[in-house]
Amino acid sequence: MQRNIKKSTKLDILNTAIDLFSKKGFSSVSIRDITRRVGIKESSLYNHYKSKDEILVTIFDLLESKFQKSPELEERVKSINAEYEIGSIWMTHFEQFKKQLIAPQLQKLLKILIMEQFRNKRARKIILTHLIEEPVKFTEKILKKIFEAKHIKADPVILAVEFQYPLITMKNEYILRKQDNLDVQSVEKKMKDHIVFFTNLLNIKSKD
Amino acid sequence: MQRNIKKSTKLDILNTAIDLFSKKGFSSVSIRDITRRVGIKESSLYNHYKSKDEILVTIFDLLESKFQKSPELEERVKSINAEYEIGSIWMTHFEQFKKQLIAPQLQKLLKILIMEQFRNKRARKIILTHLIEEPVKFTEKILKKIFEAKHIKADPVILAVEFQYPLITMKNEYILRKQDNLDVQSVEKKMKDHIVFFTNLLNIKSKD
DNA sequence: GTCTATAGAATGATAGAC
DNA sequence: GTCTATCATTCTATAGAC
Repeated sequence: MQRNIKKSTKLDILNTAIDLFSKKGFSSVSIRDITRRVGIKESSLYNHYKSKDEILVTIFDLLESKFQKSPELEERVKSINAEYEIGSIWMTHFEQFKKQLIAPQLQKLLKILIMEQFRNKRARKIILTHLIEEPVKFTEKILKKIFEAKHIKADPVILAVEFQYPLITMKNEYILRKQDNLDVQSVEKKMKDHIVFFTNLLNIKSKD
Repeated sequence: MQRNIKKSTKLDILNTAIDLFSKKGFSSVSIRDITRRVGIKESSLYNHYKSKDEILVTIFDLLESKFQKSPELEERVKSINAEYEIGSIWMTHFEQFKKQLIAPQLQKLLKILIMEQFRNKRARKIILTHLIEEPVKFTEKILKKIFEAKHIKADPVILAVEFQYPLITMKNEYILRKQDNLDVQSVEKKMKDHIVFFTNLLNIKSKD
């Protein structure tokens, strides 16, 4: 199986482009830069992608495919009932969140997104939809179920924002500090503190 | 006074650069692009800035000068005492925050910062220091004074993060939605909801 | 699918006249 | 401090041989 050793050139180009774009930004990376690292001539690239822009489009396609919702997550929401321990769901949420944050390719893709967001409408759309609105909507759904099961009177819409928005800033802070090898433990602590804080908040509300 | 009519060419160049950089990103804007809009030849620009990079450095200098702390803010913190009404300080904070958010030049400067953050260490430093750490530290100081005056037992460090981090995400969301003429009222509502939520939180704590 | 060769435009920056 | 003229690179992309 030669495919296991060499992979396809097309994939090589894509991965190299992702790496370089994430470091220098789309417009600062030339076709030359990419093909030099892949080990082919510039003209060969055009056999796989018809333009530099098409590479970027492919990257956004890849990004969107990464945000497809997993049906198991939906299953987990359905299983929430009155016996549910509030703390546990956030901690598993947190573990998954951290795993995602550490994944090197996703980090690169997020950097590209962030750098392109003001030049590229699709990048803006992906950020608004998949990095902001969807996590909030998902949290909203969970909170609504918990509140109904436990007869808590609180607004799931506002609380979902209170839960997710700090995490979004922390995610950005994490990526930023990582780049200069600054300590990220402080950010991880902030994340944990936030989740504990939020869990306590729900427990207080449920006692009212 | 001719200076009132024409201003200096150097300032023209800077403002044009800020506008173009904020729209297309530093590396996608050429010296030609800038000088064409200013109405001078390319070579003339080098009489004011010795390179394209020097323009970017000047922009970061300008940005940092905008983040100099005003002494009147420090005065306001000192005036906090037991009679202080908790809600009022956040609402004035919010009004100032909103005013800052709407200022067109600051919005452009923030966009440049965001786009350059992974290529430029100074941009990262400015974001971490002036957009994240300083607002949190400032809020921490206020909360500490309030808690001492009102004998509230709560952690100002954690609560300062809970207050500021959502606002940071909302600020980014605001800028992003504005760019496509999406409604920003929903974001303004989120900001207000967050501040009301946080104020109520402090009031609950003070009753414990 | 890879290469050589090259087109044609755009880039940042400089020299030197006025 | 502005201009004309120009340089040396670099850029994306194409034509056509193998």
